Amino acid sequence: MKGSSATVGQLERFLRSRGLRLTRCRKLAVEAVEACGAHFGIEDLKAAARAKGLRVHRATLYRTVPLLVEAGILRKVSASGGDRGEYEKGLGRGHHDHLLCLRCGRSIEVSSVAMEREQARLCARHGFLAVDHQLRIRGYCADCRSDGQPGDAARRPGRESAVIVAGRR
Amino acid sequence: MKGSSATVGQLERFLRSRGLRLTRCRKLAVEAVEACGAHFGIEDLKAAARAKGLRVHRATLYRTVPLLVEAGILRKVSASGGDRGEYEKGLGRGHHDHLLCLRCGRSIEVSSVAMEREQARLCARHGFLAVDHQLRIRGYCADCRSDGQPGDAARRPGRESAVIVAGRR
DNA sequence: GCTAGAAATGCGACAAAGTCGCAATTAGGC
DNA sequence: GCCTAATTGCGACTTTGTCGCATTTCTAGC
Repeated sequence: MKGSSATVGQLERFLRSRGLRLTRCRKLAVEAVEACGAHFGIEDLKAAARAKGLRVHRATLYRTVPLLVEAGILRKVSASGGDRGEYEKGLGRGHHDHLLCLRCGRSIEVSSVAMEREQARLCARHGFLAVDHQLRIRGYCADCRSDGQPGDAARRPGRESAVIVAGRR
Repeated sequence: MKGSSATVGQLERFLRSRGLRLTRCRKLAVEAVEACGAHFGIEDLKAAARAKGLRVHRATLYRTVPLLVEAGILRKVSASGGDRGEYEKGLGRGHHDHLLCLRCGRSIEVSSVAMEREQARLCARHGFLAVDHQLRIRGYCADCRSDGQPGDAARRPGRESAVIVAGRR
């Protein structure tokens, strides 16, 4: 995979800046991320690693993933309804929010400049210094509303900055 | 407690409309909610019930709470950083978002009409029918930013629609 | 290349959160 | 008060996440 070496580079820079080491397991974690879909949990990473014939211990991943988050490679989200720890790739992607369809389970990534601005204003009003934010809107996507079969949307041209990232898990 | 009987009424109406029963345990759950703070988990409800000398099984609460959510009595949130299931009272309170302080752990409820409007616009653009939404902004509150001792804010008059609902758990 | 010391890993045990099937109990219409 | 379906308690189980410790593996210095 091509993107992964760039990502490994980013990780290495981060680790060095902290006096930490770039180990086999950490590189593996980055590759596993590439192999995963848009949203994944730690067990998914473990499975991806195993699929490559490599094994990592769960505890190790639980220790590694926060580093990837700090390095900006991953971003923690709770996109789906369930409150399991979920992550998504965070590199080179602008911030975005999630529209989660309650019927087909699809997760649609959207971004809105106006929204960002409004959030900034809100924070300013409360003297709050934002580090990150997460907006999740649950409801029904266009296809599920119109009673069409869920899945239609995937065949339609994307609109604006919306990306459909996941079907039902 | 005064509010609880009104809430029980609301629950009863909901249950009847579904052909379900208003049981001792469900009433108890509502009372336990009243006894809890702004944000709580299922174990908190269990503890609140026990404090009244009544006992409910965990599994029962896990079955009851989703009903309370459907009835509009509770609302599911993940206000704090951890991804444990958390709830807050949902009755008669306008929608609000959360500013979560990473230093003192306080959770500040805010609401912004402009934000709501922006979200509505976003949904409309994607043909998405929103059912609910949740915005969580993590960062540092005014007091923690200014390096004052965390906790100062509680003594200051509240501004606008901000409500401080929780300290570190 | 070798060595020492620190960092990282694997392991297993544990805790917390949540789910499930089943037998016993109970609400509520008659 | 009786009857039946809904509800509950129970306990066993899964999943998710954490921790301490012994072992392994980096890296720097020689």
